[in-house]
Amino acid sequence: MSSYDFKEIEKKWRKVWEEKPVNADGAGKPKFYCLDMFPYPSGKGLHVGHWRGYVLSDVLSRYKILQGYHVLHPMGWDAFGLPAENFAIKNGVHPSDGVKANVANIKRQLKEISAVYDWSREINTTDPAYYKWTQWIFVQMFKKGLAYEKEMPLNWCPRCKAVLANEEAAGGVCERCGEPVTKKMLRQWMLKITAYADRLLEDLNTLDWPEKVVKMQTEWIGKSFGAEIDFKLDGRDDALKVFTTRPDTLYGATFMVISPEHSLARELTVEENKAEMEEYIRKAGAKSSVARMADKDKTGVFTGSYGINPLNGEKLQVWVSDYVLADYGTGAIMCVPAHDDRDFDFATAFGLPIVEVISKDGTTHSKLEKAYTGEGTLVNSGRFDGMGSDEAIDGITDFLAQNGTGKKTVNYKLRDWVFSRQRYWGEPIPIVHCEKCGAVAVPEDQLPVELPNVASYQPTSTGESPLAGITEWVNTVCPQCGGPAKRETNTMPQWAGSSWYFLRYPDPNNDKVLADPELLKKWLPVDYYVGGVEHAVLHLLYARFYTKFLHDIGVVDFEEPFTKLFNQGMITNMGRKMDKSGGNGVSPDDIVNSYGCDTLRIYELFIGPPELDSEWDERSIEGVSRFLNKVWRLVDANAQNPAKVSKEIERLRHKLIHDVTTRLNNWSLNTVVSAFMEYTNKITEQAGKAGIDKETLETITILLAPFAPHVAEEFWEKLGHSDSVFSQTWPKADPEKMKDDTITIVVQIGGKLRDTIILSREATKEEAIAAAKVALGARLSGEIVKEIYVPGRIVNFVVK
RNA sequence: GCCCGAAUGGUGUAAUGGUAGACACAAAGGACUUAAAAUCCUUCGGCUUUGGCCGUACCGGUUCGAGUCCGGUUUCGGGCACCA
Repeated sequence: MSSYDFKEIEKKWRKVWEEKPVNADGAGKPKFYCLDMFPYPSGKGLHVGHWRGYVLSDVLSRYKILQGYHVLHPMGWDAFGLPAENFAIKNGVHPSDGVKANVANIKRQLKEISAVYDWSREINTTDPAYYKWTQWIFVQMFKKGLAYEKEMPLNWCPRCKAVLANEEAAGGVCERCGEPVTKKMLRQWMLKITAYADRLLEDLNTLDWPEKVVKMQTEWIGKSFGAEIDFKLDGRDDALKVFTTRPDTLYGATFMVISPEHSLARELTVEENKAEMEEYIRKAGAKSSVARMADKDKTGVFTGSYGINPLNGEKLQVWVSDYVLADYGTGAIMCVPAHDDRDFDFATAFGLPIVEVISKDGTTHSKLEKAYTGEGTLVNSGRFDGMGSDEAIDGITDFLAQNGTGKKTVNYKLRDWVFSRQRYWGEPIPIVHCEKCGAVAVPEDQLPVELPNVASYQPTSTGESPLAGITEWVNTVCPQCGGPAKRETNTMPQWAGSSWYFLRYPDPNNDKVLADPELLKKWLPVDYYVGGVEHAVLHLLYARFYTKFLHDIGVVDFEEPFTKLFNQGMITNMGRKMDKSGGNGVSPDDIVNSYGCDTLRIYELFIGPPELDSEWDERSIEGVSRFLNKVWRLVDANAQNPAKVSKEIERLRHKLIHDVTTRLNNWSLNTVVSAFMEYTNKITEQAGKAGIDKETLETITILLAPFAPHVAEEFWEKLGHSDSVFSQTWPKADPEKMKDDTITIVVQIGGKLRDTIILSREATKEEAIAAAKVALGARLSGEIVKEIYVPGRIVNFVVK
């Protein structure tokens, strides 16, 4: 036989599993919640790179089932948001129809993987019965004051015609399309994620997550300690407030800079500088974020006003420059050119004084070539001279506090979350605007606020939602006073539905509560979460925020949703990330058709370490296919008349169990496959001599089940069983039975390999050394300084 | 600029500080076959006087022994970046 009939077998077992799920009985078992990041049902379908994560989580799920766990392994659709809307616009269909078609296609593809997904728990974020609860959470946040409206300059993507959250505009380009982001003033709904900044930061310690992701979230939250200092404005009653992390450098402040968006920028500008200032502020506003960031050359305009250093009373020029960010700290800084690179550049460009106040070694320098940004000893700092930076930070801050001109403070890079989108395809924000009562939440018994059907759902270029055009939907009554009112026409961002979906799977059809508290208690938190690293600060930060909020209002009893996170590596093709639109996507459909699901599953593991990127190589699949066929022939030839167990095969069996189990536990899945190949090759060789026993065949079958579930079930049946292989228990290796009768010992001189000797397992150190000397004979000359013996491995002679 | 990965045969890669290249792919040769497919066997880092010598990006160090640990350098990939 050339090859087993994988099409027949895979079809057969899929049908059996559908009728009798292998994971149905959970009575008395510990739980294991294994979750994939649910996919966006894009029109492009899945490629083999998507398969990787799904195969990894399924191998783990099936392994846990065999270890006696009741496993929750669900799947659903994150279907609101821009891509679905853009797909619909491009193809001239309604977004809901586009989503329906894409879901059907991807679901078909996902079924090809034969994962143990419980499709009875399938969820879809665009289902009103689901987004009822997305809206409900928003209402709870609104009631707690965490959702608020604000007119503010927002990240605006001219191509998507959409407002973007800071997370979506990272690097100054649109997260979706790469277009440079500009600013636009609009009224927006905001979520006060900053209220949770400290908890989001601190609880990162409790998570078993990749270090990289923890670091990225830490940097995104960006907590820094420092001081807020008031610089009285010369000739005015008010003061300019600045934030600094280095109050120890206060004596070195030689000028000040405020951002072009600062509320005092115009006010402080003296008459003769006004024209130039207006022009500068206008230009800064028009510059895209990218341009503003990319251009490191310092520009600026002097206001003509002065601030007064609270420590030494010196008058400092106040400038306006776009290198100061409006929304970090106070939007104003004190400038210490001697000890800050940017201030140094600015001072150099405009000929402003540079005064050294921190010295590495206590000596002063007449001229600095560049800023010294490290800590050191204070100089030119009056009575603080000679203090170390740390001491001076406290000393100067305390002094300012006593004078009422400064205080210790903490700053975060994290901003509140811009939560509204002026697009059609999202959850309507459940708010009604009443002239008398203001913004009023839609009562919970009126949720969901369903997304109305609309003829034209294309984005408007004015920045208004297409929903604003449906007057019969917009006009409503105020739930509070009964007077005329208008519905909020903005919708929620794509992340809204995905920020809590993992809570819904345990109880996907509940229409009374978000999910039954008992079921939440049983399944959550998620034990193992598998997905791409691209969500490090978007979805994963939002989901943690939502979970903490729901904890605070008593919906869940835990603070962190995902105990363990695993980021699978990308699959690249021709060195680039696999992408259908990039022309290098490989469809799993074709591979499944020509090699079968089991082969592709194993190849996805064999391709490389799961956490690293791996290059797709179609030809290498052949090796996996040969391996499965070889095992097939072994089982097929011996299932009917197994032989009596041989010592050698028993030994190989235990080694196989040991290697597969330890490597699986280390998540070294590529080497699990190697171990399988290595030992089944050896076992097949032995079986060719004297046959193979039934227990070994059964062991191979159970071990293989998480990886190649169809052939494993088929083997199990061939071996005379009528139940599922997944009702079996994962085998245990017996260390005693793994041991060989003989050991091979490497003989070295000075650490270099000279010979190998074979000894009995019980050989002593003396016997090993003696045997090594015999083996070396005349090659061992000179005085032996040292004899090193590593039991069972090495004899090494150090000679002079 | 800062942070984090990575660098091993023609290719993907493997090696608790202990025989570098397991397991595969590709290639070459052979067996079986009328033939092909499938399968099986052999070779497969370099040099070589066939005894060995060299070899894990580069330079040094620790060690009886280093792909692995330490210090420095280079290249590639990723993330962050005017955050005061």
